[in-house]
Amino acid sequence: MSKEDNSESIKLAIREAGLRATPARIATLKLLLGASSPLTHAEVAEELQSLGVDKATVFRNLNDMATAGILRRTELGDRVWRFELTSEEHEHGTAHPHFVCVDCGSVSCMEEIKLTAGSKRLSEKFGEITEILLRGHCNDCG
Amino acid sequence: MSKEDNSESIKLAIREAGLRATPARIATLKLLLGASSPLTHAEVAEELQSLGVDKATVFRNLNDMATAGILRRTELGDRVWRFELTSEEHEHGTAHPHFVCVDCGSVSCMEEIKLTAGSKRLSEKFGEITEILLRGHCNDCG
DNA sequence: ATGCAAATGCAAAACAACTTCATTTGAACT
DNA sequence: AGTTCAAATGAAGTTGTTTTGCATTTGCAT
Repeated sequence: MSKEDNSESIKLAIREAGLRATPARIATLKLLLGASSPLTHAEVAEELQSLGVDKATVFRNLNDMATAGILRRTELGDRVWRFELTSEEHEHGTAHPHFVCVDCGSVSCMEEIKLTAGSKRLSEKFGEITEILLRGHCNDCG
Repeated sequence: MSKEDNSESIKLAIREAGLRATPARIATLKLLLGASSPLTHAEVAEELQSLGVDKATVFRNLNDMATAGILRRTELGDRVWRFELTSEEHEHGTAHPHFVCVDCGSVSCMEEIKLTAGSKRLSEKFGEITEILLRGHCNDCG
């Protein structure tokens, strides 16, 4: 897959969401495509400032694309929004779980997590779960 | 149990944590003792300002007591810290799970939540889980 | 009772997130 | 290809929560 193809499909995705395919948005999506875990606004902004993109623009684009459904915006416990591509899971409206290290703050994307039947029943007393967040000590931090 | 007894045991708990039993801290713990879900800094500060306690003091006390282990400090997805008593669960270092409604923001404390064996194994690849947070639509919000 | 580190009040700063407004630009139209 | 106009941008400023600096006060061990 050539770089140009990539850009074209990204542009398409942005336009399909009802937004304009601007350089800042394309660069944002390319960055998130190559990321293995959700990125913060600050991380995206730092990366894009070399392209002369203002951080307010990064903010608006991340939020707008999240509202449009291209990105998911989550808050993982450190008072900072993180953004990631929604990809296939968007269709059924649930996000994949994340593991956040309480020591180093690293964020990992997880495969599906299932609750035991009893816990599932218990959770249904509260409502319909759309997202699971696990916190703990990651293996690197011991 | 008389009010005085309550105050005395609270004072004891604060001193055992290596902190001074000041009026602001005692009032904070009493408030949290009567709360059914974690309180935000703002909620505690508003309650204590009638006693002439500065909000910076409330902040420091909440954070200090959390560091000392009397309180647990968590962030449930709305960029606001919440505090609750650690109580018995403190001994084994794990917090009870919370359910947070993504619509109305209400926070519920849950009983223990268990993962299926497979999911548990999967989670151990990342680290040792100490806290589970579930987000979704609560029954009141449909 | 006394001394001193700990805690407090007040103000001001830090920080992420968000807004406002004048200017520029993507892309839909001739 | 040029025109048009709402959408997007940059720059600066605002909000709201959390944190910090410093002078003063206070809990509590002695």
